[in-house]
Amino acid sequence: METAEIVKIAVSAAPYSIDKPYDYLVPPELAEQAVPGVRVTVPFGRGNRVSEGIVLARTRGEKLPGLKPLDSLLDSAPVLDEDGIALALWMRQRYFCTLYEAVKTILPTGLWYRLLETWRLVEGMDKEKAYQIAEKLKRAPAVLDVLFAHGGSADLETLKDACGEEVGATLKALRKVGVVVCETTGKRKIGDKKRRMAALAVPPEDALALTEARRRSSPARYEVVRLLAATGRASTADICYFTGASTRTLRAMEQAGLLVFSAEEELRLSPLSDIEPGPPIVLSEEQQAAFDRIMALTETEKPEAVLLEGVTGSGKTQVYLRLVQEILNRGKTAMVLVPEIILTPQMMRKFSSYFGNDVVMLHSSLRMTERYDQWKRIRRGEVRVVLGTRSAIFAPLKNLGLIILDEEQESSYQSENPPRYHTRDIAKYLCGREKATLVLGSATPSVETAWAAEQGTYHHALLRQRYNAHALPRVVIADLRQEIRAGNPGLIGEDLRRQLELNLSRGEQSILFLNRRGSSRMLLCGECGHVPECPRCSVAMTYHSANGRLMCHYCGHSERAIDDCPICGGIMKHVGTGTQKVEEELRQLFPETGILRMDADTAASGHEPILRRFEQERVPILLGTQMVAKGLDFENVTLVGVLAADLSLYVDNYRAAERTFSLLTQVVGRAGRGTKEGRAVIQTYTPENDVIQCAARQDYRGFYEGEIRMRRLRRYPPFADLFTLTVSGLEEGDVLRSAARVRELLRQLFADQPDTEVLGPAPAPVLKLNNRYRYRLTLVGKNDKTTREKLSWLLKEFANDRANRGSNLFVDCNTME
DNA sequence: AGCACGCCGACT
DNA sequence: GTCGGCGTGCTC
Repeated sequence: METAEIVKIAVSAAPYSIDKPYDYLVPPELAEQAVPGVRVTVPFGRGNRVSEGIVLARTRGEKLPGLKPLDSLLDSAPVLDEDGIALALWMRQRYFCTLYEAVKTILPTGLWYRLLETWRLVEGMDKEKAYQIAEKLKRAPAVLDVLFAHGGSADLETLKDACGEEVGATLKALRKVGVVVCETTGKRKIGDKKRRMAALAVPPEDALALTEARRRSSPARYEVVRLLAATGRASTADICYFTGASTRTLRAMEQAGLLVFSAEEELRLSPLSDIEPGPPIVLSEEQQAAFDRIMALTETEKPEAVLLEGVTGSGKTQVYLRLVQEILNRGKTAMVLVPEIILTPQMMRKFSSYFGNDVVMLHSSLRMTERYDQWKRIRRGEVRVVLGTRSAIFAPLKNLGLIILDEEQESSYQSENPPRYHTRDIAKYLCGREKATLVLGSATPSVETAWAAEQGTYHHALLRQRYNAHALPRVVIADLRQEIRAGNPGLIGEDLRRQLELNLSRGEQSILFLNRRGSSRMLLCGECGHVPECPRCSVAMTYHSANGRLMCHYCGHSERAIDDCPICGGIMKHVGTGTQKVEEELRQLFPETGILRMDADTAASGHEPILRRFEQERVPILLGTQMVAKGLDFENVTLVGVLAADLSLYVDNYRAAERTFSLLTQVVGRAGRGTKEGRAVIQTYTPENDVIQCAARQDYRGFYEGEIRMRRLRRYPPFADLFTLTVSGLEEGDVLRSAARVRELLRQLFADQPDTEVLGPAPAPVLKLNNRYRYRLTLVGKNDKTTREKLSWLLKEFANDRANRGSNLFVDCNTME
């Protein structure tokens, strides 16, 4: 048996249904560098189209005739180590994605490659001959025209622009008859930045002697040598700057054997701002107890997760800082993850002041170059603390001792594009692997986390006292139904208007919060606040104007929309209000008053300018969506108004109550952060609703007790896992038929598990997205190995069934949205 | 998914 | 006769 060097490759061109390690031969010239973790290009499929891949393993094996050799290497050194590959494998089975998709998710975007096809004329082919052969092929002469216009070679993009999308077929035909060839090269999103360095090629004394003698004719040379004799090595840019020499001079000196050039990597990092080292951290008794508790865990053989539950203002950040300090003292590294909106400058400043150069901030406003260069620093072990948002979880920190997830209930921890990983899951995996401690911090934990803490799956540390010992704001729940009865259909009710007037007269500021998300197409009784719910899912139904029906987006239940309330006979109204409309109403009520608006529309220009104006110019009213609810901390804000608390309560998602409670609690906490007392007005159509009542009291326990009871009853997480199977496609009929087949398969697959339940198909919350119709099924079960394997099989079966051509299927579990 | 091969019908 | 439609099967 003849043997050869063989590598197992995860190929990017392989879709999920055929994703597996593919064997390739290692050509002798690549033998050195084709090691696990290195990305490569390989020929794949019958047409041998070039695809990206990553080496998973290397073996010596039988040289089977079918094996193809590797094309080329994309990396000179591994971009993932063994642990990184193991993580990708774990993500693959957990999120139903291909291995290469997982790899791409783990790597920073700056490291991604784009494959570029360059088409050119075959060597030695002349123009006439090319046209002669091309004449027989349809559209080929036109393609040749374009090729010649570009000097005989052009990349696929250019050709497509000039000749249309179908140019690919013509090019292949031309290749077949030997007129053109194709070369594929990998292009990185960004490159490594190099700086040209110069050093003396001869001993300094000799160089000085040589140049001093000719100082008169070439003074610049002498200056350069003097500089380098003193510094040893310097960048060419610096040398030119300090000596006035030109790059030409330097090149001449190199040729004369005086200088040697070398390339040195340069990191593109934003300069550290001057921040004073923080004073020693003093913890309150309660904070110290939590800190001790968590530190004790880090000592154990198998550290577990701990929920750090602390009301707003209880000083969780102080505990985080101490924990990180202590972990560093023990020679380990730490990760601190924050949701997008929370990463305020305050938090960054605090961490810089305590950890200086040891900490790296990875957030969304970082330039890709800096993000990538920071990644390099982390990988080299130059960094001991990473503070960042969702994707920072993939920072290649070694020797990890601690991961902190702040505000762990936030939905921004889940990726919005596939693979839709949840940062908490990845963190758990990493902590398990590294025997590190996981701290989940929150004022309003997700119900799953609170349940795990209650069951003893997680440890539990509690911070009850508000650090600055401020009283909670005085909260008024205002009944919007009264307003409608009183003939005021607007969104600023009597209570809120009076409070606003009071604040205006006192020169104090107010924040108004409109939770617009999910406000679309819901039906609500203007008299009694009744919202039609699905009889089997306990979620609000969505109004479909196309057929005038109400539908449940979980199970697909549908019923005719009614005009009159079935409870009180009042008139049902459609709800959906934007901030612009509220702004108009405010301007009518308070014509002379400055109003700032902050929402998705104004987000483009950035929030910071708006917030700065609000703080510095003391604009009386700030109106906004989600983003005003979180983390804002202004002395002079004494009033917070929630315009319609129900809007987020009745979205068709089982997390609606949890999200609403969390939002209301946070937004109410915005009032009275300074010395003055804070007030809050929560406007609602359903003042008796438990979630709203609990939020007004800042009563997490009360909310949790009610919610966990409901979850148990309805078999929602944590009592079951909800898998969402989404079928999408261009033709609605095809999608529905495919969805029906999925349902049938699910029924067969889980027939042996009576504890699972299949719901749907139902239209996705946004039925048509990017021209594709989407229907979804829900599987209520347990996210265990068996279930995942069954679903993985189903995904492959679906893709292999020709009846499903044109349709697509993907699976998510316990999604936040 | 993306591609080539092969088997049919509609044409120069 | 040949071009090109789509159905079928495979991807180291």
